Order: sequence, then C-alpha cells, then structure tokens
Amino acid sequence: MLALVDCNACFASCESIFRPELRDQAVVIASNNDGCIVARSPKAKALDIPDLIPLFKIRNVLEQHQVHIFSSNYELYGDISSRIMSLLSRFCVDMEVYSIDEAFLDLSGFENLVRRGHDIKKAVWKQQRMPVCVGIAQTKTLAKLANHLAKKSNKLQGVCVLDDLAMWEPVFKKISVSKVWGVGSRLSKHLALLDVLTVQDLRTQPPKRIRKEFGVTLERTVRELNGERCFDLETQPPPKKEIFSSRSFGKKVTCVEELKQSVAAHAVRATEKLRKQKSLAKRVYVMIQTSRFHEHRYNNSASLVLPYPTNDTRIIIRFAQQVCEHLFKSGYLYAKAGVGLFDLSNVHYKQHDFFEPGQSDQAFKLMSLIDTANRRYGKGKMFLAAQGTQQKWAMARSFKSPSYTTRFSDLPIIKI
DNA sequence: TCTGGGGTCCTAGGACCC
DNA sequence: TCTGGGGTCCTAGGACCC
Repeated sequence: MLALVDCNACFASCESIFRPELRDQAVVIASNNDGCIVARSPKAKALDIPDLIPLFKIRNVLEQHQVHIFSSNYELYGDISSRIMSLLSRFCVDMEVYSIDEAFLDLSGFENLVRRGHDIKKAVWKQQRMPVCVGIAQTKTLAKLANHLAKKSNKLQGVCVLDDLAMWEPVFKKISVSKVWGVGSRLSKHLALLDVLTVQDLRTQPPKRIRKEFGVTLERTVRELNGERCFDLETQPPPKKEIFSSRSFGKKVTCVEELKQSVAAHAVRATEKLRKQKSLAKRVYVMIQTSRFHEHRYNNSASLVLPYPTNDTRIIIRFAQQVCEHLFKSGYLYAKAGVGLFDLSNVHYKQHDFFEPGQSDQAFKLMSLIDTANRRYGKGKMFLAAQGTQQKWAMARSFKSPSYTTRFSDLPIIKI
C-alpha cells in the first residue's frame, strides 16, 4: 500500500513553528511581490478567504479581521520540508518526495495501516511541529483521494485508509470528479458533458472509451481509481527535463535594457539550477509578457538552439538576451519575463562534434565573430560563422538547422 | 496602483526524408 | 484531371499538477 503524507496549510504552518501564538490565528502567505495569497491557516480559511486571490482585492477583509500577512520565504519552507522528508523516510521502505509539502511512502509489509498512519502523523507533529494528513491506498491516485478525505472529515482524525473500495462507493458518489488527481477544470467540464460528475462516475467508465475520448493519461487515472497501479513510485526523482526561472516584476518595465537585465538574472538562476543537477542545456527559451489584465497586451516567446550543449552562464545569458532583443517591442508595459532551459542532457554527454564544457573560450570567440558579422551586415540578423577547424565547423552545422523558431526563420548563411 | 512561479506530459500538425 | 505516402522528428500549445 502507498501513503500520501501532505502538510496542512504548509507555508502558514511553517511560519507558526517559530511563532506558536500564530497557531490559532488567521494567517495568510503572499506570493512573490506580495501578489497573490498562496497559503491560508485554518482560521483564515474559516474566514472564507479564497486561495490564489490577489492580495489587493481582499485587503479590506484582511484588515478587518486582523489577519497576519507574511511574504513567502521559500528558503525557510524548503529547509523545514527537507527535515520533514528525512523524518518520513524512517517510516517506510521507499518514498517519493512529490512536492515541497507532500510525499508518497511505500508501506508494503506493514499491517495495521490506520495505526501506522497515526504514528506518522504524531511523529511529524511531535518532532517538527507540522500538522499533516495521511491517505493510504493501493495506488497514488487513490492515496491522493484518501488524503483529500482525511483532510475533509473530522471523524477520520487526519488518517484515511481506502482498502475495501466497494465499501467506499457511497462516498465516491458524493465527491466531485474535479477532486481526482489529474482532473482539472477543463477536463471536469468535458466529462460533465458525458454525465461523468463524481469520482464513482469516473471509476466505472470503460478505460478504453476514456482513452479514445481523452487520451492515455486519463485512462491511467481511471485504472488507478480501481486499484490498478499505473503511476510508479519515483524514489529517485529523475533530473529535470526543463528548467525555468520567471517572475513578475514589482514595477512595470518599458525599456529593452531593463528587460535584458532581468532576462540575464533569470538566465543566471536557471543556469545555477542546471549545474546543480549536472546537466547541459541545448536550447534557451525566453518569454516576455505584459500584464494579462492590461488592455494593451503583448506576449511573445521564442527559443534558440545553442551552438553546443552548455552550462556556461556567459553563453546562456548572451543568447537569452539576444532572443529578448528580438522579442522586444517598444511601447508596452512589461510585467513579466522568464528564461527556460530545454533539451537538457547529462554533463557526461559525449558527442564528438560538440564543444566540451571546458572549451567555452573557443566557443566564446566564435560568438564574438558572429556578433561582428551581425553588426557589419545588419542588425537583427544571425549569421553563420564557419572557419577552418573541425570544431568550428561543428558549430556551424548546428546553426544550419533552423535554429530559431519560426519567428526567426530565413537566416542568411555566410562565411566569415 | 496591485493579479504566482514553477514544472510535466501529451498531442496535433508541419517539415523533412526516402 | 492529375498532383505518393508513410515514417519520424520537431515544435507549439494545451492541460494538468503543486
């Protein structure tokens, strides 16, 4: 059996660890730039403060009820999280850290599961002062559902074991299908058209029909709801396949230089994460956006194939800024920018016609040549630099494929 | 005035090749 | 009136998650 252990109001609970007097008060945590509410203590939930609501919309309510407002402190939460995870690992044979506040535990071989669940809950409270709920079932999807029930029902006291599924059918008939892991708002609406409204409705659909209508992922979900394991425990999380850094600005940005500054900062952050997991990136992606709520809108993004897989901050900044310049249009109030690193590979990735990470100086010289060519032959155009050595030719080859996405097609190729 | 920041997976359709 | 067709790779974008 699998257990899902999930912290209750994680960020608000983290703040309460060091200020226990907050425990029984209304506390909310705001996102970066204090934009939205991302966590609420039970008292705050009782005041009907919605999740993810922009702070400015309910400022009055917060003041009226003297709600404590915290800016989020992700370093702190990450630290507390890793201590909790290490504690949880002592309660199982295997585990998957699923998010900052959730973990799946493999409880194979344990007998009294209700008791086990309560032991876990008690230990995390006693040692880390973090309230958690525990859902236990045969599959991840069911464990998620069990956790949801544990959170909602007072009777269960924070631990729910879904073993005999037939017995739970009356409950499944009362839970909206949107509570199922993997079913979001769009899918719920689509399912409603087929009269699939509850967990029980979805459970009893023929998997083949669901696959045809909705795809393989939802088919797996249906199977999981019937106790058939389709999603494995990932005990060693695979390295990230994409790495992002993006953020809204505190203040709107209008000039390209400021935008490029922020893109550089994101490139640095993303590259740090890249190196941490010992990967190289082959593609850099940049997006810039005006506010979604502003009338005068402009969103654009593009990606660019790097000349060779790299984790070199200078190279990534340079290319990211170049893409940024292409995307930039003056006359807009930019609200957000981001940098992504795609097509990641292991550092030990060998492909003889690419540069090795240590050779970035050579590559950098070539970049300068390309720059020179850009300046000489016209701004906004990317030229191919190709000179004698094999390595440089190798770079040339990688440019020959349409490196830019469609917005950057028709690049002239010349020899310098 | 002020509206999160990450990620993953899947699919459709275009490009390209033989 | 005819203008292959099938496989594969790539990309954009949708949908979901926390």
